[in-house]
Amino acid sequence: MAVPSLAPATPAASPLFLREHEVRRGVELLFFGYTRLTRSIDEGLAEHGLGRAHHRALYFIARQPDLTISELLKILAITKQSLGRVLNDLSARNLVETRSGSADRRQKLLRLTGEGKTFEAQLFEALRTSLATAYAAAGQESVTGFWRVLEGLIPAEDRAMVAALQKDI
Amino acid sequence: MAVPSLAPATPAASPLFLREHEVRRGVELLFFGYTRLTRSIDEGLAEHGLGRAHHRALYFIARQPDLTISELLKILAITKQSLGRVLNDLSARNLVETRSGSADRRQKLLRLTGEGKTFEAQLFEALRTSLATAYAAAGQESVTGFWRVLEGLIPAEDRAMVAALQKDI
DNA sequence: AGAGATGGGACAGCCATATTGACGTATCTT
DNA sequence: AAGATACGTCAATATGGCTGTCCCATCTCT
Repeated sequence: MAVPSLAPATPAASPLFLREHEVRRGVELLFFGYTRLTRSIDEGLAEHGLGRAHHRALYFIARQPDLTISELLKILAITKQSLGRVLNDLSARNLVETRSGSADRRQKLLRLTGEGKTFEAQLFEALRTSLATAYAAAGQESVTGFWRVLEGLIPAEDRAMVAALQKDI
Repeated sequence: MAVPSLAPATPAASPLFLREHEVRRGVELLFFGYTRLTRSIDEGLAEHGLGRAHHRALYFIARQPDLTISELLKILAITKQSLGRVLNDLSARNLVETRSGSADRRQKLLRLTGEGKTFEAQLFEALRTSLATAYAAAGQESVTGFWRVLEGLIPAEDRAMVAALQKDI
């Protein structure tokens, strides 16, 4: 189980998990990694006059077609009003469409239009490039560890929601 | 040092690093992990009438005492005006103080006051709890992988800056 | 059939955080 | 003395959140 020589700047974690230094390191890497990744798609969004909030909605609708409004609200953890504005923008640009639910006609099922799918796929390419590069540099066992730690950061009550996203690949 | 049985929900990464599913999984876990971690300190911040932007400044000043304004600007990657407001708020609450640089008197060296240190430490406890729990559940090798992948997400030109934070532990 | 719960939409108003561009002052470098 | 740099500040603007309230359509339960 040799440490790959690809990432020599990273010494292995010490057995003392609770030391401040290791916690700070995680905080910092998460901050920089997350913010830099999100910035990688800003340009593509700006071309359409959209922001990151729009991308988050697009992303999760792409991931789970026929998602309902309330399911999306749980995922994003924002208010109905905030989401409403975002979805109106996306509908106005013909990126998202809704139908009413067949079982429960009060529900609105969200889907990307063809145009929306194309746009989401284009944004996703930037994410894919960044993450694939990082995965390749870190090595396979590192990716598994990356996932495991992040899962542990998600509160137990939210984990089922995240797992559901990844069920129907 | 067996992988603890705490995280059985995570199968190992496939060797095919570039598959869409694995990229989407990383995107989602990063989103949920990052947003949930940041939310864990909102309450403490709100007690002082501060927001996340204030915490980011506090955090990095705590981490690198005598940081200059321009160094902090590079770390946060926001504009001078945005940072200015944040620092004014922190000074007004007596959490941050400045002295002018000894070598270059144009510079302002940022430091936490005693009060600022106490407050930052209090906020840090919430981060420590979350991350330490996730680290412990994932196991030591996972933590190393978590760091390696995140490092790969940071653009090369920013890596020296991040490494500098972690040099003087 | 009627009552209440639920899914969703919309009003008004507010706040936090970011942006650009221009300009000013003190200080350092050459 | 001239120019570059570090920092501060003006004004205007955008984004993305929030609360509170009220409404309508539809489903569920009695």
